[in-house]
Amino acid sequence: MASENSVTETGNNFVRDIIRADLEAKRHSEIVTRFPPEPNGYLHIGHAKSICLNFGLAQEFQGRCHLRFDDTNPTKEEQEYIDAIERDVRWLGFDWGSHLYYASDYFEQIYAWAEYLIQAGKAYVDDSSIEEIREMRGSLTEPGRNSPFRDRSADESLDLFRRMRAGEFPNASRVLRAKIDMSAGNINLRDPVLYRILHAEHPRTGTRWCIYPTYDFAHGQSDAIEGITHSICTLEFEDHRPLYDWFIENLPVPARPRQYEFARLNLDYTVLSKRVLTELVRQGHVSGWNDPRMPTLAGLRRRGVPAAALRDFVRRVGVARANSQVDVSMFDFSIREVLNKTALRRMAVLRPLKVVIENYPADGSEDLEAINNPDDPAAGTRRIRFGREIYVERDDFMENPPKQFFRLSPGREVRLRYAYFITCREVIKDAQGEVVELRCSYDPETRGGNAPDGRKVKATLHWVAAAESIPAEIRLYDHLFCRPDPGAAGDVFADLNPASLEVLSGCRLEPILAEAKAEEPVQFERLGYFCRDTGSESLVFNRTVGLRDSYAKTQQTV
RNA sequence: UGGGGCGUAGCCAAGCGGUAAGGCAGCGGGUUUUGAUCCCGUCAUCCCAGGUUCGAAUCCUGGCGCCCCAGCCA
Repeated sequence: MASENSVTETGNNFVRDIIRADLEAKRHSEIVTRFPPEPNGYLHIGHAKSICLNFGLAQEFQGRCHLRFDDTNPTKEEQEYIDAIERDVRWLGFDWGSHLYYASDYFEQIYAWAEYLIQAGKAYVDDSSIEEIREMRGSLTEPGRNSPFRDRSADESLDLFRRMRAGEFPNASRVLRAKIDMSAGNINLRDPVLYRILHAEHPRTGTRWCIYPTYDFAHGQSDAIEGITHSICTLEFEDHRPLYDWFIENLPVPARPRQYEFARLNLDYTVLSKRVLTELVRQGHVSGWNDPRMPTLAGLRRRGVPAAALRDFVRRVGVARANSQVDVSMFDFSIREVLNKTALRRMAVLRPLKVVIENYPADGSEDLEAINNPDDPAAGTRRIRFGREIYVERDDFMENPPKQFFRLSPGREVRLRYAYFITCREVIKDAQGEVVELRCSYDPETRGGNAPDGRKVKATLHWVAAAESIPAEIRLYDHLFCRPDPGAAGDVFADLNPASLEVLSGCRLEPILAEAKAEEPVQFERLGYFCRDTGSESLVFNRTVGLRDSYAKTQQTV
């Protein structure tokens, strides 16, 4: 049973089965997971899957989930990213309590373990160059060869390693390697690098260190230090598991964590590669990490996607070991699902077409009552102003309509939502023949939207009063990329959708929208879900997602 | 001619030897002052081929296909 007020729900999956079995077998008294981002970019929807899984599992089994920054590479990591990641995880709805950690907190311990391996004859300092190491590693089909430095004494390695730490050597001049098996089929076992020299300032440890452990030498040990029971990561780390286990088994670590892998999320028309996302920002293809077209949590948030929708989506997608590519319609569904229940309804006209109601009093106007959310009576009602001159959507009028079109056209009667039935009497065009105004009549008997004589209309249009409505800019977003598998043909950037952003100015909104707050979802009736843009001085709205539109669908096939 | 995974409907995904859950999309219909929502209905024999079994998506054998790995990235 999915409870709406719970963010625990992770759905059924194999990791959960494993945890359940472990708990039943009393292998752990408590389960501890962790979300371990590297602070070298912003979190995206793929990370949301991992966050929901890790935090969700911890909540479900009453354990805990740590937020641990995997900050072992100072050349790529920044404080800005650390701050953004914390903000985004919190926004998504999760709380790590006091369990905020950094792999860099463990540098001293990890270093000590490196010396331990050297002394045990299981690690050595290699003076080979990057190229030599690569060359000696062999290939996918050929075994590697031992480094000429592999058999030097533990004492010599220890001395060299201490001098590496002391800063005696330049970058890339030496590394510390584990002594495992250069002929292993699994390349990760061919004497992996444990430490490299990096004279770089670290966002946390400053210049205290000039050697840094690699991911492989830091991750599992960090898990052990924190007492992580289930270290959940993505499939590409599967080959690293034997190495993860090797360190756990060969080091006097305080616990025995286990690594489990699941398939990362892939979404149609979306890129979830940090490298590419960073480039999009750096090259200015988007306005920043929080550009509403970005799949980042910051971008989605600015676009108006609620955290609850992300959680719902992730739950629906599930967790498995098979690579998959999820259809965006599933994400759109989750967004609408949440927004339909929460967004206040408003009226806004994106492309205004003036309508003059000829038989309405010239200086008259009146207030009508409109419902804020038909699915939530508690949301109440509001007054909307009606007058002789209004705006309707240009798309809601056609001079020569096809059979399927039942909105406004010459001679046809339609309903103005919450107002009156109107009938189009005359079409006014400019010199170029473009329709610039409609002259209509209204039926005073239909106030509120119902005809006493019971006659029906086939369409209800949204509208705003010309005089009282306020102007605004509205930004419509489309996929950032124009093919479902960006980059599959070569250059990802060549697949950028040139029409991913459409800016509409001169839109007209009902006045109450002037008070809208960023991130507060509203539904512009018959159009979609929108939210006010963050950071814009003037009135700007972003379209989060459109409403389902079965009419548009029929038009595509005709 | 290396190692590690995966293969159930257009897209996700349950299933763990007993006769194919669920969701998204699609299609058909009903309700409707949003062509929205909501509600009904419809939509697969499980990569292929053998085998074991009373019975197989589930077990065995052999194929085929796809993904990951040769950073001093994570």
